[in-house]
Amino acid sequence: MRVPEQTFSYPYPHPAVTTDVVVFTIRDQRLHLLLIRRANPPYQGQWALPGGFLDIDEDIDACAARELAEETGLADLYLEQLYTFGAPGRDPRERVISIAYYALLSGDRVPEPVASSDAAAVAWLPFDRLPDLAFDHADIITKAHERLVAKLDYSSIALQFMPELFTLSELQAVYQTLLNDELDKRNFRKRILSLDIIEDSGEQKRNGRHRPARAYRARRPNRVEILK
Amino acid sequence: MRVPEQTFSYPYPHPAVTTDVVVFTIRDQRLHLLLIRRANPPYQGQWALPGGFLDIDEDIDACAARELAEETGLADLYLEQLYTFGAPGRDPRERVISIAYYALLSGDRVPEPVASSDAAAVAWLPFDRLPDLAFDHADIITKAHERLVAKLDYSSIALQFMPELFTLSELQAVYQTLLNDELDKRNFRKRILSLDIIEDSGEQKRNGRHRPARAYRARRPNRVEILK
DNA sequence: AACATTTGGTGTCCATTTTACACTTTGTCA
DNA sequence: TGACAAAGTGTAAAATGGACACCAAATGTT
Repeated sequence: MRVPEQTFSYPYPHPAVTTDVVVFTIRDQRLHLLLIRRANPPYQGQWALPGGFLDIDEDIDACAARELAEETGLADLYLEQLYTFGAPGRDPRERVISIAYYALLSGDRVPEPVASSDAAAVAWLPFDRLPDLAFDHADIITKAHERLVAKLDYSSIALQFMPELFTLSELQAVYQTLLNDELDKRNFRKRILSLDIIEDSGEQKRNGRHRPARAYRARRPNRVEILK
Repeated sequence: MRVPEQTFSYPYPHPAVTTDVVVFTIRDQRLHLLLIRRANPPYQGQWALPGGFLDIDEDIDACAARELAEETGLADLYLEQLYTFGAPGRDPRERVISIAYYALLSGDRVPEPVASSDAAAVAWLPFDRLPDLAFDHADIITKAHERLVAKLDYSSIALQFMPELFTLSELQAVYQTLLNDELDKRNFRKRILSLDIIEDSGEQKRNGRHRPARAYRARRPNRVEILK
């Protein structure tokens, strides 16, 4: 807990610095975001991105990870710095510079999130039906989504949405959800397999009441690789 | 001038926030960076990126543009936010978060820069022969260069290096400098002309003691377009 | 005036990549 | 054992990308 016992003074005014994190996952073939309902003013009761103030000796990436863990219980997920937002007036309390991140969570790791001291509620909301959001968080989400979709094309980022073992159909469904478009099954398989980013696990995986499929795994699950 | 007449106090410690700008241009077929020699500690006398502290009511982009203008006299150039650097200890004075930008300047607008109060000297230094730099500015430059080269492939960013009227050979030379590679003249022309980002000006342009070339201009000179 | 020099400007062919497209296989379940 | 549902597979046509060489036009020199 941050307990003020003194004040901190500077010869010039300093802004506050926060991190905010856009967490994406795919649930039931739909893109979802992790949002919190704010427990405190400003924007009390409104939905917002998880995030919070940078500790004075804390690395920026660590701050994003910490705030995410504190407010949502999530850890060990792909986290990438997105952009820094700092329009004067974006926070009514004081000047706040927000270093925005985005994170991806595989479908099998989606917890039912629980409330914390800063968050009256935490929930996964569908990306295409977002409520009004606090601050400029809608802008941050737009930018995160653009980056995510752009990276689909030239990186292995989609694998971050997958569980350890997954089928090609499941991976294709993820691409289709993100691109909001249908892909040809044969062409998709040909392309993905040619990229050398996944390997046959030897296992099979059953999804419905029908023939099971080969299960694949990411060759380098902790890397997001730039392709070609 | 920033003149402290009072102090500014907060219940929690606040970092300082700065912007730093990596300005690229191409001069004599070589990539150059605009650097300043620091007039004051820390790193006094060392080369560094132009930049400085964010005013408390100032937009971040505006801060980058203002610092650039103040320290180097440059204005009206392509400026894009790059990444935010904030490792604890990167500035020995206090915790400093630097929002890095990069900027591109067309070859015909390269001024002989002059010193200012913060900069004992300002100079264009060749990218492939940089001296030791202050702070983590070498890391910032590396990231800016990666971004620039990546954008060559899928955007019209190279046009930001061109004067209003330019020849295809000049444009090709810019690509070759940035990619550090030779390109085939016919294939280059075919590709560029197919992109619909430049148009024939009707003028001619003479560069040496030989046949003049058609002069082209950017169709949308103030836009950096994402291609396909 | 003609010639040497220098860069401007142009097209085709081949290899590779991308796209369109449909049927058989395999396991499940009733 | 038959109905169902998704898994898995190949080919041909089109588009793209890369390699490659010569003539044209202007300058400057003799």
